[in-house]
Amino acid sequence: MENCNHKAEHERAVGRAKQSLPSEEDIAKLCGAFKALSEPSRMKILLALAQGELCVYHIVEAAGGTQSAVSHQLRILRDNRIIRARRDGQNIVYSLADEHVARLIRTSLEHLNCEV
Amino acid sequence: MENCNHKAEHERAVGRAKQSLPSEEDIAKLCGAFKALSEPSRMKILLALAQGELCVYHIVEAAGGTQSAVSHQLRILRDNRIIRARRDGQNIVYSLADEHVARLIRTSLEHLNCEV
DNA sequence: ATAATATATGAACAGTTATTCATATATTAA
DNA sequence: TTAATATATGAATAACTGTTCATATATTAT
Repeated sequence: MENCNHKAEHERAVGRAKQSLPSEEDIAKLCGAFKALSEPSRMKILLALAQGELCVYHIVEAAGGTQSAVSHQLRILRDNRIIRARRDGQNIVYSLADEHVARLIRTSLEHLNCEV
Repeated sequence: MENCNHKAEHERAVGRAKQSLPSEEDIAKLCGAFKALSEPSRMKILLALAQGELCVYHIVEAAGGTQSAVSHQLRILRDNRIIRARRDGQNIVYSLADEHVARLIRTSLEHLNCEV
């Protein structure tokens, strides 16, 4: 398992990779953000919020699922700072956390359309 | 569950959301790509490949884990078109599928550094 | 053809996670 | 204060996923 035709070249890349490898903690954070975007039930919520802020009732209407399931997923998205919440009377109004998230979703959708 | 202070405004957003919602299939594809990036073992492989193409032996060296585990994850990344493989003699040489993936990883790392 | 090396894969197991159900909390109305 | 509404949450379950172990496939050398 140690003879490959590109040994020297690959070993240089391995060296660079080992040097530049982020900490386990940073990798976990990075992956956590992507994990938040990796479940259809959450993605539907985000796609809905990409159209404007919504209270839970309307998120359920737009994205489907039960109130409880949606609420659990909202919690995960909130914990990962993908969305923010603000209370408005009896309602909690949710929105995308920042323009970066909105852009990421849009960009990914475009990318999807190109390579189907 | 039907009186919210922003009813009209939210219902317009719900309308837009329902209209623009991609098909279940497209959502699954989109989420599949993010899921591929959501596991530390896979992310380490991608971070290694961001330094240059590598054969499996060197991926194991750079990213850690057993040969079998790495090979299983390579399969997942390949199925999701995040990486490409080419045979070179006894070796299979892997690389990031396109510049878009490389940029996504780099951008995310920078974003991570900013908001820690 | 046989042996050796590199990589891939199926099955089993363990850990994780999304959903459901029941219930709790918080706000507003009466 | 009590009732009603909106949202959140703990526990249980079912489905999913990553790793390991054993083994298979493919290429090269002898």
